[in-house]
Amino acid sequence: MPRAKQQLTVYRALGEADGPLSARELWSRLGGAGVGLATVYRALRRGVEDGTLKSVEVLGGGVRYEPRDREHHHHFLCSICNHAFDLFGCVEGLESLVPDGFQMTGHEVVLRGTCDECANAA
Amino acid sequence: MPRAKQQLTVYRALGEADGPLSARELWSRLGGAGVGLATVYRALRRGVEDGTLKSVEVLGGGVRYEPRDREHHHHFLCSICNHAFDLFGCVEGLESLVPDGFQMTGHEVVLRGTCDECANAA
DNA sequence: CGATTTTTGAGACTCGATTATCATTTATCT
DNA sequence: AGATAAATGATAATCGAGTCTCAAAAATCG
Repeated sequence: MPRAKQQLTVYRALGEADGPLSARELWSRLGGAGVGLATVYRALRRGVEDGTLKSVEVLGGGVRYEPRDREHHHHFLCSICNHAFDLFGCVEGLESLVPDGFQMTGHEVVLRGTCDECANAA
Repeated sequence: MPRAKQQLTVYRALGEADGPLSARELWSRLGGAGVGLATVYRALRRGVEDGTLKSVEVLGGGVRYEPRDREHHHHFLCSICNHAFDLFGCVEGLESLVPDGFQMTGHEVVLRGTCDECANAA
């Protein structure tokens, strides 16, 4: 079984992030480490395949990735820095929205607004 | 002031839809009417510019459009036919999810699952 | 009806995201 | 160390969404 040094770097970076990251975001965070964009994409793809990672879509910004072993949570998308932050907790009453005959298997909640930093910088 | 026959066709189709439509979906619905894809995009762009239409992003499936004058609502995304349906009503308790220092300006809720038709067809 | 302006549709083109290629480097195994 | 297999990075290729171009069609005006 071969090892993958750079891939671990990618996993670690995702694990330390405060929210899901896009391939590009991840890449720029690792910029200093001299990791190629192709490697980032490869690591992400494999991570999803082997179940360590999960791809999520937060409105506007394409696909982002996060470790699969996070508890159920949602995201906050800052309209200024465009970063997605993990939130804790969930909401009630979603079932009542489901139309008759429809079967709900999951849900997503995304809050929009300004994050801590951007709010202060403004 | 010039008229735009095809553009009205586009607006009408969106108004009659049971949920937001992507440019492509709209185009195929108008397929029989012999409307060009370019025209669909043009109509959508103008609609958004003049405020009649609104673009929304429902997870997975890119940008979709709906009439702006709809009341606040959310969407149900069928994982089989991949169509987005309008829902009625909203949820409570979103504010409690917002982290300290963050300012929420809006929110989106998307339910996933199987729609009426797809559930029966299965 | 003619002249003028806008709209339309088909296809070329652009742009960003993701994947494929391939020579080189890095591990693994013995 | 030497042979072999996997991983890496730079870049080319691909793919889809959306825009632009331009000649033909349709509406507007006199």
